[in-house]
Amino acid sequence: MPDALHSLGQLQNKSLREHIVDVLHEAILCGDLSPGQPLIETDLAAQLGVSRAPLREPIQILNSEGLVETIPRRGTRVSTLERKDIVELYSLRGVLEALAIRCIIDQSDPCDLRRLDAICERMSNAANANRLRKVNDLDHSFHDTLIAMSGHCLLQTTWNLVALRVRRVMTLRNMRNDDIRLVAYSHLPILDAIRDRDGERATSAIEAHVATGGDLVAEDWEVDTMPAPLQRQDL
Amino acid sequence: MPDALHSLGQLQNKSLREHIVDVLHEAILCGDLSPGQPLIETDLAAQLGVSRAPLREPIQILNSEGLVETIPRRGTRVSTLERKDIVELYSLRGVLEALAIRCIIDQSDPCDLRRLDAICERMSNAANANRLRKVNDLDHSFHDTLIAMSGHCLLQTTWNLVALRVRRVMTLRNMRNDDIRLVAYSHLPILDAIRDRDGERATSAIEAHVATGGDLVAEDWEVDTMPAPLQRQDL
DNA sequence: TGCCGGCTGGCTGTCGACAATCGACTGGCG
DNA sequence: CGCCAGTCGATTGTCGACAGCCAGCCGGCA
Repeated sequence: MPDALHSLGQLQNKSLREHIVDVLHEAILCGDLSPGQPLIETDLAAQLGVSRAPLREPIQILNSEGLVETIPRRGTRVSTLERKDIVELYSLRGVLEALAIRCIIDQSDPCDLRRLDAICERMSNAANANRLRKVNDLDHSFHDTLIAMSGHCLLQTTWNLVALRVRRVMTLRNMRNDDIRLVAYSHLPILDAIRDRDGERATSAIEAHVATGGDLVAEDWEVDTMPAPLQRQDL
Repeated sequence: MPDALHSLGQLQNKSLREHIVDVLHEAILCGDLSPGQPLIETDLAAQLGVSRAPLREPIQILNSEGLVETIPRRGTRVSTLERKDIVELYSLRGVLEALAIRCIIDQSDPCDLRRLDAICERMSNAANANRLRKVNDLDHSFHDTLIAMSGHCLLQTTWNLVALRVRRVMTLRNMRNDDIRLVAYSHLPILDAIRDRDGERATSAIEAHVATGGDLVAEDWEVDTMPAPLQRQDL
């Protein structure tokens, strides 16, 4: 039974702490925990069926990641997202991906691009079929793969933090349907530039791509972000 | 007595947890905790005079920061630094600072540059006086100020992680004395380009500056990094 | 009626203790 | 003599409980 073995292996490598981090990530990214909502350790521990001790460390991690904000002796709450945060997020994301592309061009053997090609093709198909969710997932895959292919460990670490926020933004704001074909097709110039090993063009392409996405997201952000009158509903 | 008030204010805002983070940062950055050295919670707690609970959370934070590496159920040790890490660190640093400069050029009122001017001048003086430590401190100030002036909060957060590693690298490898004038003077072209609002030139200047620094540091890195045969000396 | 002080409930910060797990040592067997 | 299994010490993972702090509420006073 390979399934049991697999889950066992996960349990071995993943401590309860990491498991809780994943659960909290999921809760925040899915919107189960909405921005501004307080995280009461006692309640959360009860809901997760664990003690407060293994819960406090994940909260610290989420704090480092910027997903929650902790005020000493006052408590923790899910961080809010202003328009400024969106703009900053996408500008940083742009330079990180540009760095990744430069790394890829400098080092890679060309055959690697097949993975990106495949993702792009599937994304185009999904866009034509108007499958929004699928396009989003493949979009994330594309950019994750791009970073991974750079072989730049520190960049990968930094990206993980950024990607977390990007996913959160994408969840909080549902992309408009008429954008998705544009989004899907706008990956192709990037790929072409990488294939030609044209660093200049690839950098411009990725930064334009990310900037466009950022603008689309930031466009009418304030509509979604509620003043958050300290709602106290449970998880 | 303003001193007492000040320290009181610090005690209010800084929980024991944050205090411990600072202590551990200092210990790792100063080299009191050397790369590869294990962090035994029990011992560390005894030495700091606290319980293990408020110690475990800071360790998680340092783990997120990449200063230590934790293996579940195996323990935590101070992370090592390979040459590859140096190269990656400085390449990432380059694009972050380039982004900061672009932000500054896009938004700033010109008078801001006085702070950087002042730092540069003091750095040149210190270099002429051959005061290595002073030059290093001012060097860090220059780049920290650059980032802060960008007004880019997320960039600031990301930079803090990078700067932490940079400081650690600088501590582990003592800069050669004959380099410091070069280092001091190489900030001036960056400043000039910002003054001229020439984004292209400023970006090139900062990336060249950082790359040079990275090359100097990485040059003979392996000499310093010991194989670390699991030395067990106490803190 | 408005402001100031004490009080109280809830939450976080911290602690000591127990349980689970891993690595290393030791002894026995082929 | 080399390899494997069992055991033991050390260290981490987890828990429940207590203390301290903060915010908000309530009562008294000008």
